[in-house]
Amino acid sequence: MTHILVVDDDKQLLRALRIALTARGYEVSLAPDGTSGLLAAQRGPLDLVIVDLGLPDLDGVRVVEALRGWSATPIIVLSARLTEESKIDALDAGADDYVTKPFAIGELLARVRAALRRSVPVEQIPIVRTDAFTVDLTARRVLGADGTEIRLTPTEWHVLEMLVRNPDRLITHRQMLHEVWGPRYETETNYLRVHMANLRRKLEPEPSRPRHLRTDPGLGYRFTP
Amino acid sequence: MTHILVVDDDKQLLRALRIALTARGYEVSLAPDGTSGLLAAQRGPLDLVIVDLGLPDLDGVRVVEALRGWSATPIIVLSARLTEESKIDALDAGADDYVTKPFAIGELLARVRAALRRSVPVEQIPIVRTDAFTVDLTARRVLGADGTEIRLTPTEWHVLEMLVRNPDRLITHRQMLHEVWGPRYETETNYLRVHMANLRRKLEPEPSRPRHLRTDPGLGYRFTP
DNA sequence: CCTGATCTTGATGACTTCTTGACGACGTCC
DNA sequence: GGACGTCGTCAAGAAGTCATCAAGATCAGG
Repeated sequence: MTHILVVDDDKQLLRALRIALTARGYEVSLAPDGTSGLLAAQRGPLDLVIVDLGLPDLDGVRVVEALRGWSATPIIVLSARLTEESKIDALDAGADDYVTKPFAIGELLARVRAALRRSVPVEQIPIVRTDAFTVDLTARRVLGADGTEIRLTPTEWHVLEMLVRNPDRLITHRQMLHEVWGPRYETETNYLRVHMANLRRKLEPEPSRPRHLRTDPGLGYRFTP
Repeated sequence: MTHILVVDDDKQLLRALRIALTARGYEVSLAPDGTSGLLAAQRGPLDLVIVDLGLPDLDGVRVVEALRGWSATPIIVLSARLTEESKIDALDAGADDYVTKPFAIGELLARVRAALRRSVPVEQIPIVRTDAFTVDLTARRVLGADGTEIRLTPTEWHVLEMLVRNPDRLITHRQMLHEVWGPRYETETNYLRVHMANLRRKLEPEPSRPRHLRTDPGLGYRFTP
């Protein structure tokens, strides 16, 4: 579910936003000041952050800057300040949007949708991680746990890609042979054995005890992140 | 240079924006109505579009929708309308931001910077450096480690550009042949071998042991900075 | 029309990847 | 407990791909 963090010291507004956002199907976290907001942001991945500029401990601009230090999550800034400078400062610090209080809740929700829509291309990069390796499907690259590149042959990549695109789902011998080698090779399960062995040798910490590239005896193979 | 299209029927505002944006180093195109705005957008690649909602021919929201049909260029909407619905409509149609008239020019500029910053990851990689050579994509130039210019042929440049614009990403033979030579040459992998060899001879310290222009056997080539 | 640069084309050897067959380990079913 | 089938492993030969070179074809500019 889409996860939104709201940082604001106005209890009443916080409650109103929680209700409005939850009603739209967002998962909402709340933080009453900048420090706890940053802590909450570090705890888990967020899809959007809404920050008030007037916080009791930190200036909201500081919060935006801190967040931008390590995260690309979209940020919407709220503020009662009317001066132009504060808007500019916040946007230049890395905020994605700026809403002046008082605002209509419907407008804020529209801006939330716009910000989330924009961030989709960034978020949805197909990268699959396990504790042993990372598969970047767009770059066609596999990195080991230590970040070194692991080189795969064309067939190995094709097999791995098919498994990784269907996490936790069983891929039958037939399906895989059909997709990778073609319709006429659906009985050549030998091929699978050899190439799966090679993949495991390159990717699994203990190739003989595979934890991510698993075998379903008699049926096929399965990737578990 | 960053190219911005402004669509508005208010001549005075148009002039003010042109001056303000040009002064900031942006390249500015102007269009007085929606139709000519869309035409201008189709003519060449844009980095940002600013649209007024109140246009003489089309509603600004229609313009936004039309643009979004084929382009991901960031869009900022201007409007004198105060109703909440119009903002929501515009943002949901695909606009990235919404500014109410009258606005301070400084705020608009900040929002322009914010919108451009967001779109950066897609567009902007003007200069790429490695320890052996530097590629300036805008100037179409390559410099060696000692700063001397390295001359590339048109095809060499086209190939190198495609690789450098996608660092660490695999470019398949097919993709490269399609883009550089055209759809009918997708099987002529010989071409690639010859031109990659030439590029390596010019760019790599040890052409036979390439470190930046790498080959993924059976798949394609890859640039690693 | 000539000249120099650039691109295409073909041939070669080195290398990588794939296929193929054999063998033992494991689990299941009778 | 033994026979059977499936799986993982290994190694060697076959097939394919790549880098490199050089010569012919093509193109642009003078």
